[in-house]
Amino acid sequence: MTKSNNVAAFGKRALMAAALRLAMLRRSLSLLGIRELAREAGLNPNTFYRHFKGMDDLGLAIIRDVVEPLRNSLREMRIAAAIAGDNTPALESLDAYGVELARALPVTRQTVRLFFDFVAEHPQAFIVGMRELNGPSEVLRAALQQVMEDFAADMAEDIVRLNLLPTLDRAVVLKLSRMIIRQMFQASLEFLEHGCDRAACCSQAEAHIIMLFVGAASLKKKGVGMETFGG
Amino acid sequence: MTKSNNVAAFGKRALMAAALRLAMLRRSLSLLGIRELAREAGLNPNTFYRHFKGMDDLGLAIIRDVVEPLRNSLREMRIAAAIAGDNTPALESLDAYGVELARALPVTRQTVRLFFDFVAEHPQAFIVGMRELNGPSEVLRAALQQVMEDFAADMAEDIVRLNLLPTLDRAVVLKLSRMIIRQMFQASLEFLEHGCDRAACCSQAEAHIIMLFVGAASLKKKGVGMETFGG
DNA sequence: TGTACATCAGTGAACGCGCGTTCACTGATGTAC
DNA sequence: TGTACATCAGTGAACGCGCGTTCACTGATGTAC
Repeated sequence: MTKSNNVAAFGKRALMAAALRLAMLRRSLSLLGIRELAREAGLNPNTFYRHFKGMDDLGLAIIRDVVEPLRNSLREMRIAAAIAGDNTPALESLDAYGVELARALPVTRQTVRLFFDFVAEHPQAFIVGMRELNGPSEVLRAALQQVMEDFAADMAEDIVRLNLLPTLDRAVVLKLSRMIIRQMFQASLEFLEHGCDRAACCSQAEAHIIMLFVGAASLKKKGVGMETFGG
Repeated sequence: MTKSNNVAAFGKRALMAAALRLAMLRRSLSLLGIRELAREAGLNPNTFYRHFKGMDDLGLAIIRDVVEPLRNSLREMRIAAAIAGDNTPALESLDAYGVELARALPVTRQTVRLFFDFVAEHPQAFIVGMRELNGPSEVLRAALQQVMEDFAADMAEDIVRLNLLPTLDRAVVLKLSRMIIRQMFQASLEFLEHGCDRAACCSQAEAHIIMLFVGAASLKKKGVGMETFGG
């Protein structure tokens, strides 16, 4: 940062973009060669080392690049939803199963749509990230799992704050959130890879989430909570 | 098969075993070299070509090797469950949500336990297979997806035959089964990789399944079936 | 404003290495007659 | 029961190639004084 701060390093950007492009074709960052990458970026192989310590370093740079704006978008949306939520009468719409369905439905829908919007805007980063989740680099796996854990924590906080599942305690909500986040990421991947219908994918994801909400609340009401199942 | 049929090809076995061993460490079949593989198996690099056309071929051989006995085990268990099921009074235990909980619970539990048993017996094949699900080989991806689809179809058939979700039609049950199968595979992977508590993993998987059952049935009863959500 | 120096992003040549694959060969086992 | 032949699983040497990485260098930009 000794140079001017607002001029992005050209070569670095070029390498990251080339990595995404190639990883789409070769299906993994770890399958890329440094020479191959430089070739794609139109640079000398050696230039890679000017910007990155190695492939993991490049992967982390890409993750940082994509995750930050997504998390911010979701956070803004959540704040907006919270404000809107404050105007609806609390607990009045609590249904027979212990779910605030009247509020859970639109919030779920909105979250899923926003998520799919974002995914559709960054298809390459998303696909590559999902593949790297089980990839060979321990560093990238850890980083990506942390990303998912962060999203799950955000979601759990929202559910509690908006009081969507008033009968379930925080720990159970967190577990549910993890399941849901994983499912949303997986659904997004399928949406992008199979190029299937956007609306259908969203709807199925929403259905999945609502089923988990209702199922968890129902079981709780019957006294068959998640504690019974251990974990 | 011109030679004796009961003497398994020694080198072929050795290469498949070596591939599993190495893929555990390197995290992907596709990251293995042929020379590396032969070295691990104590064979000449060239011998690989006596048995396999390429890496995909070897991968398919491993998949065939593992999937067949698992599917047979599950089929046997399902038959046993069906016979046992015939002795329980049909529809008598249908609960308020439209789930035959009294039968769905034990069947779910048994299925999950059996699955985890099998997974624990073939940890390497399982882990490698899950990783290859998003791997670079189109051939292996297709094969593994077909495996999961087969399992889902089996499960859907069982649910219908045992009449566990009497209010849901076949198409919805199939979708549910796909979600559940994916979730069981994912849970198995986490169980194996993180070496976390067996009983806790099983219980969480069971809870997940039951929640989806109850959630789907409840929504159906309220007239908010999956059709409403599209897909 | 000039000047000297440091840093930074980039180049190009060179290294040694392990790789996939091929070729020609071997010995053991199975098959036909 | 022999004998001739085919097949099969394995060996070992050799090929050419692309790879990761290092070294020494360049020119542009920023910084200190």
